[in-house]
Amino acid sequence: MSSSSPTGQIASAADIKQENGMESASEGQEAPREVAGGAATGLSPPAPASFPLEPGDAAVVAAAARLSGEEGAAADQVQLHSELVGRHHAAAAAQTPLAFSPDHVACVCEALQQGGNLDRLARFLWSLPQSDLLRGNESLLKARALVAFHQGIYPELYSILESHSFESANHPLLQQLWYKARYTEAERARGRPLGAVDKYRLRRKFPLPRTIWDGEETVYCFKEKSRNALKELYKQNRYPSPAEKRHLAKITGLSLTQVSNWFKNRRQRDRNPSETLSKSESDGNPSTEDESSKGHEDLSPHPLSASSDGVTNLSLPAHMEPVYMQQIGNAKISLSSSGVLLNGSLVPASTSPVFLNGNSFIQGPNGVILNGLNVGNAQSVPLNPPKMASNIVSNGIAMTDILGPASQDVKEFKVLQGSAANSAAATTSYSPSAPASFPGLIPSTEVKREGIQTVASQDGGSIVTFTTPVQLNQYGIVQIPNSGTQGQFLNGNLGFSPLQLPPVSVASSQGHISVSSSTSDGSTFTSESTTLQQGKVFFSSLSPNTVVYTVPNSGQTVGSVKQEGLERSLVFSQLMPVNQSAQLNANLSSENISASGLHPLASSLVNVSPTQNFSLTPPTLLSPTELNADMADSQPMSAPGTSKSTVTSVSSTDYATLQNCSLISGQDLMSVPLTQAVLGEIVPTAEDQIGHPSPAVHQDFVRENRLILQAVANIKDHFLPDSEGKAPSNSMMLDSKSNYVLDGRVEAVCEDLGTDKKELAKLQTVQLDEEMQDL
DNA sequence: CGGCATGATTCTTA
DNA sequence: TAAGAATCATGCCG
Repeated sequence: MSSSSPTGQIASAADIKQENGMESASEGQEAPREVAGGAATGLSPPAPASFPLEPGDAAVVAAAARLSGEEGAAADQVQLHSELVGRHHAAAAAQTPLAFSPDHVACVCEALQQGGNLDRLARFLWSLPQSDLLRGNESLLKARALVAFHQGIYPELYSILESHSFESANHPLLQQLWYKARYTEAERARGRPLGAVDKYRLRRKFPLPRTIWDGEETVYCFKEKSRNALKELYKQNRYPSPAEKRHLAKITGLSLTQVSNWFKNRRQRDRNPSETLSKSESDGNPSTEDESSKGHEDLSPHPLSASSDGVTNLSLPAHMEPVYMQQIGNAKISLSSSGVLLNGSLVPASTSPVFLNGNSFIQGPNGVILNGLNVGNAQSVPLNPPKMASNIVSNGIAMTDILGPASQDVKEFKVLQGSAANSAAATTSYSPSAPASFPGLIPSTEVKREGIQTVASQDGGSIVTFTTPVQLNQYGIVQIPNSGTQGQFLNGNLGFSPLQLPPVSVASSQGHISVSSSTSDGSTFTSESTTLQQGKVFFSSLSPNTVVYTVPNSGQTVGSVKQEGLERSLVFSQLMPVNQSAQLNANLSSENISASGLHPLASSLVNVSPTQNFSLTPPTLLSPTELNADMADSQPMSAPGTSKSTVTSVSSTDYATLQNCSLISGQDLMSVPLTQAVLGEIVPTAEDQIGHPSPAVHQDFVRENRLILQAVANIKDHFLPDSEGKAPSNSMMLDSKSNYVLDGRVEAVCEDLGTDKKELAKLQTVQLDEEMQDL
């Protein structure tokens, strides 16, 4: 999985795709993200406004999902699709110009590619009409290239590759096609297998065309840019925290394993300079020097909390208000109302708390929570009155995304980083030596302003105001007193990072909790009007981009949502305890998920998988009005056997992921239009969701994103562990690779939280955007 | 072809 | 579970 050997054999398109895409997505792309365990449907970018599936979309998606599952089934589906397409074109000729859009055909192509059935793909392409609309479609071109390669028609392959500038997401695949074709040609000419050197020479002789290569130099499998980013972080911290590694992996396009290996190798080779004395470390990488110059503590692993950091620059305005700060970790710390814990040091505090933790920076005139996990070692986020004067809760990650690239903002950000030492900083034990910015981790181009606007647009009371002392329990959990304060949790990746806000009495008898998250692209959803009678709010996160929040209700219902910000996608997984009360029991039959109706959304969360019988419904069966209606009104639709407030998510055993992507990636299993219905049910519990049955979902979110129920193989790796491998009762197979099942019982998250302290300790960032009035 | 650089893997240890 | 140590496999280059 982590092999990056470029010399792998090209067995099939699926193989290639898997090798390239699984963990090494190109950075900064809108490329479809592939998620482990998911199937690849690879819709080419759909029209932004096409969230309500167009006629045929569902069928195609379902077919693609199906196709990517079992190959046997794929064949049938392909056949069916070919007929379908043909039929549709025939009808189109008589009626509309082209009701079956190129995207649909492209989707089928992608599905066939994923299935590795190039013969069928070739036939499919062959049967397509030479429509101009279809001709320029990238997926089709890619398919043609694959077919050309498969059939050994290399000149045509080269021609295709050179004639069209492909999306970077397709580069890895096409690059391998290019090279492999060259190798094969040479092998045929020479009559013997090529050695590594031969291949190397061929690569030099036939460099990749820029149409399938971004020009980024790749040495030893790693791009120079990636290596630089690694070096940058290494310079500052030889032992990055898992969160940092994840972020690094994300921005470099490398896998987490690769990042870890890199650091491991790096440390080892720095440790034994004798072996690599003549090392080209003279390339300017002062890692070795850093090592010697670093304090001893820097040379030892930092467990989670110390992550990287230690270096947090604080830049607080003069009128800074009391601040609560805490270093990450499991520290059993109790904060009193009159104290501020800043990286281990207590400083006086007063009423308007500010949380600072880890490498995060928090500050705000009226209460700002900033938390920046992944931004690197030295991170300080200045909150200047004009910009974030009030009520902002954000985290570092978000900040990188939120703080507008508006060079202005970025500049300000960095500048203030440099000027780290202010009152607050002076009173703390933070090391002010922190380097300013971490360019590699904060690409200004990725920074977006929308997020901040969203956040800043909130007004009213302090975002987070805890009049009563905040306490940390023995698990390092922050307990927020119930005494009502008016607080708004705003966020776009907000986080009580290492802090967790667990079984606390946050919500009062009646609270409105809306949760929204801003993705890097500014997409936002908000589920509002959630009334919690007696809520306990868990805010924690697993990773910088991961959020887990649970909103237990009277101890009966617990929901947790995981959000993974993948470049341009969100992943939500939700857990609901279905044990005793069994009030959350999604019983979604395959029919419900059939492409035609998409009704299953009536029940909050659904899990879908290719193995499920997604009926490949002909377009005629897909009533546009019906589909659109699903989107139009947010009223939850009832699905057989499901209750309105049902939330079910399951992974290979218990959990599932609900993913929202702006693009349907190659592995998206199914796209469901009922965003509102789904999201709306994330927070509320069955009984308390009264009067607000249809939480509003941010229109942008709805419009620009597709909600995708996606099975993720290793959810447990990112989520609470499944302590007791359960046998699903109402099991619903969701994926050919991962058995996602609907389990009748899901252990209460509270219990999980209680028993999985270690996991809790990893929770770091919470993404909340919303108001909690009347707490 | 050989040497070095570098990523990946395996095993051990804490 | 992650780090360290040793080692392997491969890329790169003279």
